[in-house]
Amino acid sequence: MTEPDAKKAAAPKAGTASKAGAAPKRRRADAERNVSALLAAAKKVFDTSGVDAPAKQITDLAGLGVGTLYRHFPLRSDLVKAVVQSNIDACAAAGPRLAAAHEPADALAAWLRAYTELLGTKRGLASALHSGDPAYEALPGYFLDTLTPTLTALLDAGVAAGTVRDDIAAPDLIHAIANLCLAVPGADPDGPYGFAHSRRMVDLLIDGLRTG
Amino acid sequence: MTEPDAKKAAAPKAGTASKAGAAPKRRRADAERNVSALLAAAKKVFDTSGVDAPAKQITDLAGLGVGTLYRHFPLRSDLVKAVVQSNIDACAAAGPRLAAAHEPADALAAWLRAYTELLGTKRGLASALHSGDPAYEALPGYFLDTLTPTLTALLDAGVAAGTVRDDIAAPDLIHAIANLCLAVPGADPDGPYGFAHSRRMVDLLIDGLRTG
DNA sequence: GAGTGAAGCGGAAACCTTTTCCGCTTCACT
DNA sequence: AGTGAAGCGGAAAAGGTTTCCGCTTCACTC
Repeated sequence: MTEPDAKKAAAPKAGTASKAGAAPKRRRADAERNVSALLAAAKKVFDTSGVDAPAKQITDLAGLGVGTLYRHFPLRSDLVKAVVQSNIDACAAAGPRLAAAHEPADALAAWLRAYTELLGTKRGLASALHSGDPAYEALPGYFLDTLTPTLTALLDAGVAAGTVRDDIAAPDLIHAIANLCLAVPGADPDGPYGFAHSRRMVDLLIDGLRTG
Repeated sequence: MTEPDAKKAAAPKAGTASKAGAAPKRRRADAERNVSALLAAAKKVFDTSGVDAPAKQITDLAGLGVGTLYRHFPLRSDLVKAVVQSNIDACAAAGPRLAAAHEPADALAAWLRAYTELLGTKRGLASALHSGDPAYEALPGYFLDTLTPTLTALLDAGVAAGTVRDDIAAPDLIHAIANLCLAVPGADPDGPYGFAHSRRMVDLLIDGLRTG
């Protein structure tokens, strides 16, 4: 959901297209397919080879030419941004699903762990965020804007059920966990300050969230 | 070149300078001078143009050829590493100087602020640490190893003078401040979660360190 | 001082990626 | 089928890093 595509463009004829705001420009079906393929390939390649993997690797995996990549993502950072946003979106989407499947407090815990996992496993993506590149400046905001509603819903459900304390705000939690996962940069992921450590701290935090 | 040979070689022969059975390899004076020039130039260029600045910019500023750069720093990451270490060393060296010039508690506060400044201003360097590149894996350890003794001395002096609480360990403080300075990646440095915010949090922490 | 072996230097060239460009293909709509 | 534009592939340009090697300069000896 990172594309400005208005699914099912409502204006089939709309002769007066050149009107205020959004352009009713339709995208060709193959182009849309290619963008998805590129995004999927990039996600896979970033996971296995890091965010600095050559573009060629991605286009090869997607079975497309480099030109196609750069048509849809003019700057390399655009691709990274799209992948990050897609990850965030997926994380946000998991909220309602978990809420439907578990007790409120459990759903909350599960979601926070998923969020932790996202931050902890996409090391390359996280580092891109920290690169200082102006291209990524908007991402933290997107992060917060997208996840806050989801987390707020989970928290509220827990509070309503009386199993989650009511004095914690979603953005604070999002920040706190992000900080915990960033703890020590180059540390061994399984070492004293690595990802395992972060996970433990988050579990602690989750326990603290429950009432009783 | 173009440098006035200010000094003459000191050690004629018999490498008595060798320590711990290391190889008595002598380095040519001009080479040593060039390494310093390169390091100074890199520091300046990294500050103004970021860690991704082209190598040419650095060698031009140093008045040397690219070949010379790559002779001394075979990988780009070697240069970054060297600059970071040099920054850390400078920070550590400031400890005794501050201790001699101020009351123990004030010296401690001043040093912690300098440390904060180091973390907060060298954005590019910090991001390099977070890049996940294996080349930088050893740096956090160097960080801790180099700064811990300095900070421990400052803390101890304060404790001895009775003006600093005695239940805080140096490494914990180093970690805590590092975390505070990393708060939110792409945020505006002067915004709600930017560097100014980090500085405020650190000041709070410093106040908490004093007794009474 | 000159002589000499080797460390060190400069910068062109090789090598890689990213980004641009453009002729050809494919789609969407008649 | 016909048509015009969106979209595609991949070669080439642009830009950066790393290697290579002939020449220079140093350190040290006689």
